[in-house]
Amino acid sequence: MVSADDNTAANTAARPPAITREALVAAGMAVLRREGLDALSMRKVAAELGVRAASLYYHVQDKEQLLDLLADSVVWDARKLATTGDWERCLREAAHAYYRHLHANRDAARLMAGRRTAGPNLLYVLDVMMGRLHAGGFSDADAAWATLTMATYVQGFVLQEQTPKPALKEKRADVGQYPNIAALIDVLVGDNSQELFAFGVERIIDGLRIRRTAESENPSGNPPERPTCADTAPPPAQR
Amino acid sequence: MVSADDNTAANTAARPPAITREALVAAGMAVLRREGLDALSMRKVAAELGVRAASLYYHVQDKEQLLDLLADSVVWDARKLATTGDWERCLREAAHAYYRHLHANRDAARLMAGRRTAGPNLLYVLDVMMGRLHAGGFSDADAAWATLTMATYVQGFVLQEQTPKPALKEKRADVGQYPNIAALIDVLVGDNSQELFAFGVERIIDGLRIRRTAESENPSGNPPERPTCADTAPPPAQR
DNA sequence: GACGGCTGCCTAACGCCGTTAGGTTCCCAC
DNA sequence: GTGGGAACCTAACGGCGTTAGGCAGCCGTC
Repeated sequence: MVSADDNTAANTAARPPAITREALVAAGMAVLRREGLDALSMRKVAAELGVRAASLYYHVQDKEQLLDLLADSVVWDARKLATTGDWERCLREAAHAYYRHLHANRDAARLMAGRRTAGPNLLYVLDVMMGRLHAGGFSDADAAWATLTMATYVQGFVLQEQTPKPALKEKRADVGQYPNIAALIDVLVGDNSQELFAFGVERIIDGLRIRRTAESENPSGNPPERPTCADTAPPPAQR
Repeated sequence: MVSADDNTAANTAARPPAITREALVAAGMAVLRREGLDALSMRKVAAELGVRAASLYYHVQDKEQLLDLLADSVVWDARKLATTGDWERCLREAAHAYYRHLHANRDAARLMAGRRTAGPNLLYVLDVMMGRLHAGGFSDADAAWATLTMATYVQGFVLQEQTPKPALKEKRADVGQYPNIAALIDVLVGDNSQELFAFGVERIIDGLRIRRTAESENPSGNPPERPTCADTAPPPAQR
């Protein structure tokens, strides 16, 4: 018996690879942090690893797939879900954690907004949130809406926030014809954006709370309470 | 008196230009509709006009600026603001009109999500909406939040909606470990997305309605009612 | 009616990009 | 030792955004 373990193509590596998937993601994040999303190219990520661009295509199918990996790693780092507490607290804390994380990582919001496929880490986070909302008495559709809308809101808010401010400020002068826009720009330019963000989170939660009580009083269509509450699944394969 | 009007550089054109700004936008929209956002290049837009790519730079500073023009033209086509009715109706109808328009134009949501500067048409639409919300008794900050959040919500929703469905459906099989995700994907894949969208709009409006009554009962900080309601400004220079 | 100056296009080219084809090295299994 | 595969390499292709510089045609001025 030469070897008892399975002989898949994965573990018969001739040499320990110099470019692992983690190293690839780390290099991509480094380039992203240093030069921004627009300047992130396969050649630069390869250079970060001391390698030529073509070599990356052995580990990754596409630049698109590399960006997907980066996005999913951002989600993984941003995960901070309250495993205790009701749906409100869970939704609120996840929103704020995601908000802070998008602010902490350069161009993270733009990166996330450009992705079109959900990675495993995102699926995991969404799953936990759905479980919380189910436990709170929301139907499938309502829980799905709540989850997606909150994620969309956070992303969109940071995206708006990171609009180049000089461009807005110079516009502040020549919109005298639009009296209300001036107020809107003042609000945007002001440094109270974090309060504004929190305000929006509370409005969305308010709307959900109304929906929940209305649904439990008048169960039309979907069952208002679910008998079995599928709770948190085991964490995914961390990358 | 040779000429009585002002002698700016704009109207001393030697020849009537073959490439007007409107033609440029029209060509860009044509390429966008035919080939999608990823394939939209300066060379192709130029070819659409029977012209070489370099010539576009006489009319436009950047590809970025061209995309800004396209985005603003999308906004202009999508404007459909109820000039009568209360803030609720105005917000709701604008949201649905924007939703329909993003669906009707290929990659319009991705285009809008990628923009970072607001064009004049967008400013106009935002101004009208802010006026409606002021008339409804909202403060500056609340009106600004409501306007931006609704716009963000619509964009984000369409973006999520246009996630390639096959990728999701194949994922539907291998997420057995995440029981709630299955429900979420079912909701996403289902053809009831328009109802889901409308649901979200109503939740946001619900949250705003609560906020409004709470503010008018307890006027903390901002005045709950504004004495002068700056109403609709004249439409901007349509391009 | 000659003429500088401007508008509005052109050709040519630069450097970067994503991606592919095919070659080379090196280690493990047999 | 030798076959085979993993993991890199070089070289190149076509496309991209953008710039430099040139040239035709029309303007107002003399």
